[in-house]
Order: sequence, then structure tokens, then C-alpha cells
Amino acid sequence: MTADKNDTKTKILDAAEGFIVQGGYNAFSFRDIAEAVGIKSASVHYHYPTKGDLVAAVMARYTELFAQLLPNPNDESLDPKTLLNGFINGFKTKIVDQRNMSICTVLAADRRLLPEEVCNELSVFYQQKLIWLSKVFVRLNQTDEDTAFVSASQLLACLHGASILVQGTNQPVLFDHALSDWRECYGK
Amino acid sequence: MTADKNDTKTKILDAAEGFIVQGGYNAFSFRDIAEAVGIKSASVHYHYPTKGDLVAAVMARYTELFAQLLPNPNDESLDPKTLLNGFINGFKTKIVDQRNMSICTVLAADRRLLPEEVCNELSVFYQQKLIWLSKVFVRLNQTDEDTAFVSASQLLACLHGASILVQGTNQPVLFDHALSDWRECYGK
DNA sequence: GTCTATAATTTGATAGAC
DNA sequence: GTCTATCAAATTATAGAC
Repeated sequence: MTADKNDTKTKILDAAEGFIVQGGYNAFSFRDIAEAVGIKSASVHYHYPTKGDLVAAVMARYTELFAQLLPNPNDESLDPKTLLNGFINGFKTKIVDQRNMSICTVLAADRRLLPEEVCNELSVFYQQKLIWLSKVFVRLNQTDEDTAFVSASQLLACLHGASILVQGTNQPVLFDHALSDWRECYGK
Repeated sequence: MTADKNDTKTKILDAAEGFIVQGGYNAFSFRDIAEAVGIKSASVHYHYPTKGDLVAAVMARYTELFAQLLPNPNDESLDPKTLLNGFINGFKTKIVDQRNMSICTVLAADRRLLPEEVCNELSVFYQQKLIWLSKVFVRLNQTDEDTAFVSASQLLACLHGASILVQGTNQPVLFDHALSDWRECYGK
């Protein structure tokens, strides 16, 4: 549980995440990781024995990082509109500015052949995001939790689908098109 | 250009499509295809020399089939609401009832490492879908083509994102949640 | 913790017989 | 059009030295 950002474990996770966004679970090998980090593949296995262990650790770190970055949705000093726009803009930065997919989108597409431990981490990620968004929508629209959960599902689907459209067509402008109604409702 | 549905080429494409939806471009090998069809891998190479050729052919057939299934969006005898719901329900059948991704979604996630010929087919698919939906929205909302194109982007993103949510969470109900506003607007 | 070495399997692809 | 046979390379993973 070290916070060292330069240790080998961190470098391995960074490299793996970089490969996964480009093509999913089968887009890289232990040797790819080893070369990127500057060690040998046997050393990668020392830190993460199997590929499932490695990718599950990447997902777990991603979920944890997300949880740290997102403000408390129930913090009364924060405007729910601002919270929502922060969420959308964070997503947009990744997809449009950095021209990357998010690893959860890519891994969801590969779900059928993922090791179980990766699937579990993936479910945790989506559940957390839906819960966070639901809490924001409860405050924003003054609705009950069930209605807010539907809104959360709509927005999360819209964001992920927008990233698929951008990637599939190579037209970044489609992101803003796909999100335009949400922007109108909740401010730019 | 035979229409024979039992020839080897067709069986190969069927098998490949079945594998792709489960995990994308790297989810299968020529030997996997050969076993599914009941021939040897060398024979698969005879029909489709490289993997890029094969997957591009799968995408091209998918695009063509879609184009044949979709009615003429400008046919005055067809209600635009009905056209739109047919599109949504066709997608839902695949995602929720058959519990599959669509190959375009999965391949879009893999885009960065796809051979160029596959990328091109993928772009064609999305462009066709956006054009078709735009024509329907022009009639439905009596708007200009630019506004209709934005609506088309929104719906297509919503559908693809919904399939990602269903896959990532294993909760089919999220599909209807994600689409609920579209259902309300344009009839059940 | 990293290395060399290697096992056991799989990969995309080709040559040539039938 | 399908086969056998094969290639060169890559794959995940392990054993054991340092």
C-alpha cells in the first residue's frame, strides 16, 4: 500500500492501462509490459502472477482513483450542476482531448472472455458510478432514488456511447452532439 | 456473390462474427474458426488470406445486412415514429434478448489496433446509421438536417452506451433505463 | 526483485499434394 | 477447395541462479 509513484508495481499498472485502452484484454502481452517498464517479463509475473491478476489490479486502481477524484455528492456546499458538469468534462477530457477510450468501456466489450476477477472489478466500477450519479440527480431534480437512478443510467450510457461513436467514426465532434441535451439542461 | 447460406464462406463469416462479439479482434484464431466450421485452418486462409481480410468481410456483410433490413427512411407510407422504434427494438433484441454486443461496438473499442481495412468498414457502418437516423429525425421533428444529425448522434450513442452498461454490469434492466426518455418521446 | 533459460502452447501464415 | 505438414514468431507461465 505504498504511495510511491515510481515503484515497479505502479509502472506495470501504468503500462498495462495504456495498452488496454488501445484494444482491451488481448491487446498486450507480458513482454509488452516488460519492455515498456524496462524489465524482463519474468519480473512482471513476480508482481502479478497471472494476466487476470494484472488486469484486475488495473481495474481496481482505476475504480479507486475515480472514487478519490469525485467529490462527495452530498456535500451541500457543492452545486449539483457543477458536480455533474465536472463528471462530464472529466470524461470528455479523456475521450476527446486525449483521444482514448476508458478502460472500463474497452473491458466491458471484452467481458465474455475476461477472467472472473476482472469481471468483478468491472461491475464494482459501474455500480459506484451509478450510485454517485444517482445521489447527484436526487439533489438536482429533487426526485426519489429510483427516478434518479434512471437518469444516472441515461447519462452514463450516453457518455460511454459517445466515446464509442468518436472511436468508431474518428469524428470527435460527435461527443458534443451526443451530450448536447445534457449540456443544455445543466449548463455548459 | 452467391446467396447460398450454406457455403463455406458464409459459415466462416458466421463463426467469425460469433467470436468477435465475445471479445473483439483478438478473441479468436484461424483455428477457432476452422473447428467451428469443420475444416482446417489452411482452408480458412484460402477464403480469407489474412485476419484483416476476414474481419473486414464480416463488418462489410454486417453493414450490408443492416442496410437491407432498414426500410427507406423517406417512405411517406411509413410513420417516422415506427421507423425509430423499429431501430431501437432491433438493437434491444440483440443486446438484451440475445445478450450479445454488436460487432461494431466491440470493434470500435479495439480500433487502435485494427488493420486499416477493418477501420474503414467500421466508419462506413456508423456513417450509414447516422445518415439513416438523420433522415428519420428530419421527418419526425420537422427540423433541418444539422439538428437532425445531432439527434441521430444522441440516439446512436445512447444505444451503444446502453449495451456497454448491460455488458459491464450484467444488469439488462439498464438498457430500458438508458432508453426511457426516447421511449417516452416517440411512443412505446 | 530481477535475471536467464525454458517449457508448453498458440498464433498467423505458407508450400505443395490431392 | 481442402488437406497435411510446417514455419517463425509470440504467448502465458515457471524453475532456479544471483
